[in-house]
Amino acid sequence: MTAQRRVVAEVLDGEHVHLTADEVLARATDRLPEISRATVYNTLGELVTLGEVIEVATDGRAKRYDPNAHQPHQHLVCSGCGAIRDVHPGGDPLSDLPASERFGFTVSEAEVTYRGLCPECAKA
Amino acid sequence: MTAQRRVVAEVLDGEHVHLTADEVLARATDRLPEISRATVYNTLGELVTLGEVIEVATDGRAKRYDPNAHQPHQHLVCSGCGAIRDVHPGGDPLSDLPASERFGFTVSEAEVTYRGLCPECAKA
DNA sequence: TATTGACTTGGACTTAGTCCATCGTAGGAT
DNA sequence: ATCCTACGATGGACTAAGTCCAAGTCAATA
Repeated sequence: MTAQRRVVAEVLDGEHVHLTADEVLARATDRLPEISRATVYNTLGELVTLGEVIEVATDGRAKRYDPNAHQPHQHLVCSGCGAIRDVHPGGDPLSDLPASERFGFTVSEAEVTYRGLCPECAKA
Repeated sequence: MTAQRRVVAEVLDGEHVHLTADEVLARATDRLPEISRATVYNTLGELVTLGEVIEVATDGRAKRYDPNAHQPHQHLVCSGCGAIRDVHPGGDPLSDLPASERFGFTVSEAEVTYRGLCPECAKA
């Protein structure tokens, strides 16, 4: 555990954080100016491998890193401003996929993204 | 309707096609060698706006373009080789999100990606 | 002290996509 | 038939996001 890794982990601390790698780098640089981009990517990759952080690709742009990895949840994304909320729907989406629709795959995960407009963007 | 647009539309014809923009460009170039990258992106963008084609971001890499836009469906992706299948789960995922989890959003869409291993990759 | 090995660094590189000035062409006006 | 105009196409430059790599640093061990 080096200073760099600690800083990256600290930056990602919190309940409803969905930062891009560049945002993580910016916040990490505030605390440890000499940290490099490569180290941020390396550390994020390790955290993902360890299962401490989840990679979320909500928009086809930069990936976001979600430290809320131990509580299963899905994401609600505003199509207007890109705001992201964690949500906890009822029911397991995996059970909605019947065996006849699995084509022999070993299905292990269902990722759900709800899209819509947040209250601010719905007004405008 | 120009020759270029027709070629892009032809390339995307089919039921279970999930091509990246570069793949569309490559196939289009086979038929019309002087077509440019910008035209492919422009045309894909128009098809998406028209609702004829759906943009799918299954992997955080290149977006894929799915012409099966008129039949609601979800995607099953192999974590090993990236293969994509269209699937039609039972039940509407939107109805799994209770009002208490909507945070005032106007939710209009739910995008589900199932992940797992295809038969080939599960063997290896 | 010297060696080892893991981690970090900065910069070059790659991929995916966008932007823009210019060019070509089809269709309408004269 | 010729000229105009406007839209679409072109290619090249540019940006964003991410990866790769050779070299440097540092701490623990022999």
